[in-house]
Amino acid sequence: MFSKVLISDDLGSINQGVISVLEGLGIENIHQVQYCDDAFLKIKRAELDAKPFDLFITDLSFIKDHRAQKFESGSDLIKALKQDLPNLNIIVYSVEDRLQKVRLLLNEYKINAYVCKGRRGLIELEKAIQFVYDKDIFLSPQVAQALTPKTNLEIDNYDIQVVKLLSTGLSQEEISQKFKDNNISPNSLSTIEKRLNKLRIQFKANNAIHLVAIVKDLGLI
Amino acid sequence: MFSKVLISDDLGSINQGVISVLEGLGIENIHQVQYCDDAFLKIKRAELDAKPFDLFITDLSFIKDHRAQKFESGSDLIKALKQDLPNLNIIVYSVEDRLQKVRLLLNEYKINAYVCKGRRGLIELEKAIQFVYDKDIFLSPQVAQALTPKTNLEIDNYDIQVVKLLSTGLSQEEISQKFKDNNISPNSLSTIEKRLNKLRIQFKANNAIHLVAIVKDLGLI
DNA sequence: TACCCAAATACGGTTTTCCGTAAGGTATAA
DNA sequence: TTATACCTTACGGAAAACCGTATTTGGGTA
Repeated sequence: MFSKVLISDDLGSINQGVISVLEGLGIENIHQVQYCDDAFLKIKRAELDAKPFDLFITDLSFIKDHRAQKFESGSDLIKALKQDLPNLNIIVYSVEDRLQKVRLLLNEYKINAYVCKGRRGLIELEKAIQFVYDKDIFLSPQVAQALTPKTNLEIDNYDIQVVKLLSTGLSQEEISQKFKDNNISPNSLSTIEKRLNKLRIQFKANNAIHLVAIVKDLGLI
Repeated sequence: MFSKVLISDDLGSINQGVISVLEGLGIENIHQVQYCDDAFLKIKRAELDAKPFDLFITDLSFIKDHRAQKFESGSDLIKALKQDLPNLNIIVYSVEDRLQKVRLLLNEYKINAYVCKGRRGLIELEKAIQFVYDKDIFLSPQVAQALTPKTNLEIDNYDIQVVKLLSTGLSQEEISQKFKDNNISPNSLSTIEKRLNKLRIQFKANNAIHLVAIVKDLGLI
């Protein structure tokens, strides 16, 4: 297990919870800070002292106060850290659950885990630590889809509905009209076309007929 | 089983085969003729004598010879007989297999069975006799479709093939080309269109997509 | 507030489908 | 033989689908 860990969160109570998790894992050398700049300095110093941290757990948002900071957010800090220390293990522990954000941290900054604060936050954090230690990437369930490069590649109920109506003999124009009548949005002919085009690509169908045949075989309609 | 049967065929050898079938069925009172006019006279006479035939088996085509005939074909004879004796059971035993002919005899002249001469002719004839005795109509397999009023309403393998190719994403133009490459005829784009149009009407489909969906649901492709 | 991004919408051009009509060819019927 | 019916093929116009691009809109962010 990791031996030297740094925790960075502006709220002390949260740090405390994280510390208890680490202790539960048998980690004794635990440090904590409440400012990004402090985290940066501590990590650099440890590096210079040849006693580096092997795990860094950090929040993303830090409330501004009287102290002027060089790094205003966890993201900025991570960006800087990864340039100097690409091998440092980093776990983000944040309330933020927007996929774009997670994807950015994951793909550009190469963080090792992203845990969402929440009811199950500490449980997931423990699991994340275990994962990272095993060289795996961990994501909380609510942001797990961030791993798939393009979320919009998924087929939703709207897509299914369009294909289903198509298979009952309605033209794309008629489907558009039906959606307008039933206050279903989006409903423009253009959007119907776009959706079907997306589905054709996904299912490698040559045309709408082929698409319906494939989707029927898959039992989706 | 029938008790008194008349057989009419210009070829004696064929009559002999039919007789053996009748005998196999336990029928003893068997009469045969080789001219239509003779058949007509025999039947009328038996009627007058109050010893009527209860089954008449006849060919359709009779070779002309020196004897002048009132009835030149089995069809003419049947037409005349059914006017006088609507209840007489008639089985046609002929090489002819054109559906229009069979349909005419069936619908207009109300014959009870139509058996095609062929390798399995006598076997089918025996079955036909049994059917007619049970008040059922019998048709040899190769003319069985004559019962359905419109033959062109049927879907054949060609139709299935077109719809199947359509469901795999080929355009009508591509299907036409594929047929040309594989020497399958007909293969013009126009014919493909016509066929699909016919199928759309039959299956009450609004368009090609709808057609494919319906045919897939029916399990035809 | 202003800005940004992504989704929704609009639009124009090309291809394919849809549909009616007509010409050619073949086999049956009169 | 001619006439007739049916099938195949060809053609042309209208409708729908297909495809790229541009504009608008609405929700979230700085």
